[in-house]
Amino acid sequence: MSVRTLSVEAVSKVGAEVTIKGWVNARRNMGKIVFLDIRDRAGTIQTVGVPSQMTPESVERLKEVRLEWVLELKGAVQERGAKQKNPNSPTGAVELLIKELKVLAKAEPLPLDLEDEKIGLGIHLDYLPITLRSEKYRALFKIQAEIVRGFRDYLNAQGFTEIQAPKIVAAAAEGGADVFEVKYLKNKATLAQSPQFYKQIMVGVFERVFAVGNCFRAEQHATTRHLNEFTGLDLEFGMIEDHHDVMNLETELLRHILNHLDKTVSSELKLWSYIRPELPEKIPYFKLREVQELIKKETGVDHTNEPDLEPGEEKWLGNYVQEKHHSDFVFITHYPTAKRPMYTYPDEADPEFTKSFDLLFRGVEITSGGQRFNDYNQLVQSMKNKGLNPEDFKFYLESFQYGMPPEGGLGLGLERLTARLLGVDNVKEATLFPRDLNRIDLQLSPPEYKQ
RNA sequence: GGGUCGGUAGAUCAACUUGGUUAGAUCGUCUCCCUGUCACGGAGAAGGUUGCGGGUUCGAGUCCCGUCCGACCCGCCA
Repeated sequence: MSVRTLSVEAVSKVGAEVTIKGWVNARRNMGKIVFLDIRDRAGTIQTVGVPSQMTPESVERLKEVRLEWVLELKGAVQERGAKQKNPNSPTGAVELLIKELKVLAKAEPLPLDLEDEKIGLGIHLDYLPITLRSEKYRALFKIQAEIVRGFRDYLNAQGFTEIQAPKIVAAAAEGGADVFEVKYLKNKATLAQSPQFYKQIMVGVFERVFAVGNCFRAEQHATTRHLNEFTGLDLEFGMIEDHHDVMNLETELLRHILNHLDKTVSSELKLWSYIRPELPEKIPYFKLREVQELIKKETGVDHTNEPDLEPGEEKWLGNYVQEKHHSDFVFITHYPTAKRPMYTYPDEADPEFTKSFDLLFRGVEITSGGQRFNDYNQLVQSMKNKGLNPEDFKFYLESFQYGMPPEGGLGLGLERLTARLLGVDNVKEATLFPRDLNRIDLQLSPPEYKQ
């Protein structure tokens, strides 16, 4: 009989003869007897090697075993003595008495301590293939996977259809300069900075759509919240009244995700400094100019003519709404029309400003969204106002020529959401394999490779 | 792209302020001891061209210049 998982249920059958396979998570050599903590996808269990109970070959093999070796162990599950139970482990009441030990893979000595909290970010990133094995990082990326699942579950339940947006796109993009060129293709192509055009086109097909996918930004930034490749959680839907429909949807979407995390990864959340975010019935929202007036009134800093908030002001506002409104989230609406992309819908009452919004979570921007132009002629005019040539966007414009309902949507940064949720300072720590200016899997020019 | 701080064993740091003999500590690694540990414990050992290049000096980890690398801040954004 073979146990295929170290889940509590599977290893708790005292007396059962089982075979388990896993990595050596810890090794405690007491001289004659040796304890090995074995880890697999579902958990860990203590195993104990007593020479008199093992085959002679297994006794010899056990002496060689080190951390991260992969073993196949055959033995009997036994209840531990009263003084030997470990209340800190879910499998702490039992252990496996080893009879046979087979080595499936050896491992070199580790270059660092996997559970050491003080490893520098640069070293952590250089050794990701092994540092990701630590309990904390396994938990982090399990949580991230459940955020994505929560996103999908909620939107599917609301009648959204998941789409796969292309990542190789035509050169004429939303913004302009900040894209990676794809030189291989004859017609000039770039990597997509977002699925924006394609999710809008697909509103004309499915009415409600969402996409989970990589977004590429060719920007020379070096901050704790930027990446050259990140995961966009995007959605777009038709038949809306205005941007408030999008904001309300995001509020309920976030509520679902938080509840989902409580249900699925509560023990993983405890490994990080997770404080459940305060999410009121209605997330407070302010117009950009209102926030700037507020900042002027409260702090004396006059930025009432700036087109956006500075990162320091975003942090200030995050604290402010936390205290005054008991919310870790705040929407800022009505960014200047001049600063927003050409598809952004202006407020009819004040066309200098848009029916767009950003969502700040604990002082960091995690979402941009809003209502979009759905009228073909207005959209073409907006392109011209921005100095863009509608000819370059013919393909995109087809969907607006042939019947596009009032629509809007948003994009949510998965890594930023994860980082803020868990109290992680640098977004790269919340990214499985972060890409930035100087690093793709390793430093691009490590000192030892020079010359 | 602009700015700030930093780079010393495999990891995390000390020595730098005020230049001075053999650059220390903890964890890890290796060897030995240990039958109830769970961050096991005990004894011992190995491990460094102080990122790299140049300069000042009788003497540089320490001071100066250059260079590479990293972290952070700004612009921009999710």
